[in-house]
Amino acid sequence: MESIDKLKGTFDKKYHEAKGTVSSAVIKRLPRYHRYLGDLLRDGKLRISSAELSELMEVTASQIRQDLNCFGGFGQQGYGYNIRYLYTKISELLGVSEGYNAVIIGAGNLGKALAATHMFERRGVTRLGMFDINPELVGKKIYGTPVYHIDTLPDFCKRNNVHIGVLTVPKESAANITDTLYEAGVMGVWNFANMELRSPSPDMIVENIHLGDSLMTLCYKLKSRSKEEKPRE
Amino acid sequence: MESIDKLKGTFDKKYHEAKGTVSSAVIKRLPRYHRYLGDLLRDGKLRISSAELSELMEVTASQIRQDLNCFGGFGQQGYGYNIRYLYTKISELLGVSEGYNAVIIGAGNLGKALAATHMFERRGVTRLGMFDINPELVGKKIYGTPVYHIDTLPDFCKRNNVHIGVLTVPKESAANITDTLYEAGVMGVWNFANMELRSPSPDMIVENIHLGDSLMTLCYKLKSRSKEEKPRE
DNA sequence: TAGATTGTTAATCGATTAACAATC
DNA sequence: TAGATTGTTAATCGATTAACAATC
Repeated sequence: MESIDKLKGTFDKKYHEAKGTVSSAVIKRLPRYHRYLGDLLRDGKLRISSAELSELMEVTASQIRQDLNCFGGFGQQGYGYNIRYLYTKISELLGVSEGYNAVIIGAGNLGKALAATHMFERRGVTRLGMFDINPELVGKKIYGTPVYHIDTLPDFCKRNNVHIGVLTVPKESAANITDTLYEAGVMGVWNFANMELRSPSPDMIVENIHLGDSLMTLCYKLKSRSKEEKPRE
Repeated sequence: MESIDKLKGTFDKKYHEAKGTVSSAVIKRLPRYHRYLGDLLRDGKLRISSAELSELMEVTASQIRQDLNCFGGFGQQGYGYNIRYLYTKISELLGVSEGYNAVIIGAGNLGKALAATHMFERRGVTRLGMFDINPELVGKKIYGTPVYHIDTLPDFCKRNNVHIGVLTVPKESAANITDTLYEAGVMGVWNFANMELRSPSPDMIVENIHLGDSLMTLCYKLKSRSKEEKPRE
């Protein structure tokens, strides 16, 4: 009986892993590991121990080992982690090799800024096009990305297997466009519209960016900092 | 003896609050409360209970009451919260009325995009200027914000009581500019350079933005989602 | 083999939720 | 007063850290 329980335990764990039910705290840390390992790789470093990485990243070595072990034993006792191997594994976890396609909706300042970066390519995401209502922009290219009319969005998404829609439109149109995207089979939305976008279906993943929140946090910290310094009255 | 302990307890708590040592989990939620309350205010709503707000924000009512009480009793039993009052209080906490001044360093695409928004004004932060090396931009205005040469940055900061530097420069120059800012008395940095900026001093607050991390998280979730749907083999 | 460092379990810490007495 | 809802304490839950046996 005991051995069956043991087996079941193991099974449960593996099942869990396969299902990807990893705590969101861990998931949010993965991109950071990815960045640091990428840098180390570029520096030509071959191996690293959790202790060394812990110093670099200013987190505990324990946390690093715990985090990585949610996905499998990527290290080797007595040696540490092979940087190239670990980087590859984390890249895979993060979907870099899934060949995701993205479109940017809204060719305003922010849309342009995003189009100008290598943010997408660098993470294995292909920018297929930008969409806008402004007829002056349609037909042009912005940093190599063609601009199409927003009316052609649903068709384009269906035909080109678009996975991700990047929303840099005014908040008034965000919800409608999201529905359109969902109906056209797009399953991920990266939302820069200044509002909390809710997913129209549990199938669709919505990632909201709130830059303003970060600015406010900075101000809060600035304020508490100066408060602290005030001489005790 | 017991009563002294009790008093001490109370004192400790108040001291804690005054010092602003509130858990960072709570602090990160403040801007979100601020946004929702702002919307409610605009909608002309006067009062709200934690239960109602909880439904709106999709968090527990318990958490809302717990969070708000880190800063004081903003509500009233049997009534709920006065929206205008609560909004004002949270605004104050977040430093909206501190009159912070900001400069944007780097007048590239992202710098322009930030200059185009009302992100700063809306949060009580004044944009005093932008700085760049490009002589073609110097002297111009971008969405009403004058562009200066980067060499004049330290002087400008000292003379104009600049609190926040927004970094939209290539990552190579980020660390140097941060040191310059610190020496010129700027105590907050909002860093969009694609790297982990470390504060040169515990006095200086650095807020790092990593848009790419958010994109990766989206991809991870997209990937796990499709995995889940695969028929069990 | 001895030394190093992981993978993993157990202990600790902190954050969230539930419950309810205080009070408007 | 009775009803509603907060402020706050206690219980639960989850995440982080510490410790160490497994193993390269």
